[in-house]
Amino acid sequence: MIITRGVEVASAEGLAGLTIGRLAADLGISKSGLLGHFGSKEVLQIAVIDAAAQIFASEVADRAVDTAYGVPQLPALCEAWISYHERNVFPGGCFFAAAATEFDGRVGPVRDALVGLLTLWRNDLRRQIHAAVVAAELPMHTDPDQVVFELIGIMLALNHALQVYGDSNAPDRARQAVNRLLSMGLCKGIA
Amino acid sequence: MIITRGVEVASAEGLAGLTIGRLAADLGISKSGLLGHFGSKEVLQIAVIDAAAQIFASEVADRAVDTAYGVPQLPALCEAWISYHERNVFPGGCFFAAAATEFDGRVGPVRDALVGLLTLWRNDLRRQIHAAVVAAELPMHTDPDQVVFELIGIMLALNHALQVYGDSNAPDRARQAVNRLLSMGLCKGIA
DNA sequence: ATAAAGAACGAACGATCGTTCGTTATGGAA
DNA sequence: TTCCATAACGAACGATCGTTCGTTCTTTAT
Repeated sequence: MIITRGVEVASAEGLAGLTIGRLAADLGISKSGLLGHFGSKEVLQIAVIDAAAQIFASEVADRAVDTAYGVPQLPALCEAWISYHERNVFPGGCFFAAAATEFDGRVGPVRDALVGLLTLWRNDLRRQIHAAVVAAELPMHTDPDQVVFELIGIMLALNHALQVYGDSNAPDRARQAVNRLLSMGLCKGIA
Repeated sequence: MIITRGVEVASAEGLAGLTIGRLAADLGISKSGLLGHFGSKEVLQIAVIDAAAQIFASEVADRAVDTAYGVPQLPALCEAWISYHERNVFPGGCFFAAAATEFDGRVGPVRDALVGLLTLWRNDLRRQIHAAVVAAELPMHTDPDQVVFELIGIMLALNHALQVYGDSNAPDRARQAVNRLLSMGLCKGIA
């Protein structure tokens, strides 16, 4: 319950805005009682990050593996990813986009945990892209890392447009960008 | 001098990490003496944001207007924008990428100032893209807002890759993505 | 030279931060 | 029922936050 509320607060106000006192007041318990479960704020932050990762996995990755066997997963994965933003799974926008920006200039276990999870997701993506290349759904000699780079950019742009401008057209713009990225078979390959 | 140092600190540790005491200690002056110039932290934050905007303008926009007359500015603008990330103009990565993420969930004059500046830049971009369409350097019926969306995504991805992973290949990945985005004349248009 | 104006200062304010301590209540195992 | 680990608590800690106040010092103008 503490972690659930922590994920909400952290996604809306940042992992730094997740203060012990604020969280305890929200839940109607004492600061010391809350901290007793974790020992330090850092441990709490990491627990919140791990919980957010589970939510992300169930709301994005798990949605794409439901596709029928043999159907390419990459488009489904992208659509799930876009839909994850559209559905406002986290009240303050993508938890990891915000957390990565907040902690990219720091050092310590919190940043390490964050980077570790981001790397896992990156690897998932690259694997999917590689599989798409093998299945000839993407041009041969496609550089998976380049596609990963551009996909992340599309999703960051989507999150940015939604959170800063409240642009309800942004999801469709993201779909269009993904379409263009994934259906380049008719154009030249992307090195 | 206060603002100069403030921009550095804010870009490295966020606009919230820009505390009066910290800034005063860095400069060897007193908190009250520092605050006397602004009146409140909010005013200081906005002053810092405006200063960052000036730096951004001189390091990105002004670099592209130097191109000879008649030469399309859009590619030069994109290259200047990528180079701005590559040169680490701000010690903590793109000031506005960080600030926008930090303040997108809040309300008040600081967020308003930020959104205002971002909108100015967006409009600049859209105007350049529109000009490129008129000059037939982009396919007719190109939607400028779609190109703006994707360009912002590329730059956010670049910033992300540099700050989170220290990926020195990221600038070239961004160049590749921009190339693909701006040289779609041979493929189908982008709606 | 003198008066007015503004900058910088030290000190203190209440608030909140993360954390520690000792105590009280609770609930399952013996 | 007794015992013990654990959960929750209130209180307090030192630190730092943004801000205010009154005083000193350095200008600038008269």
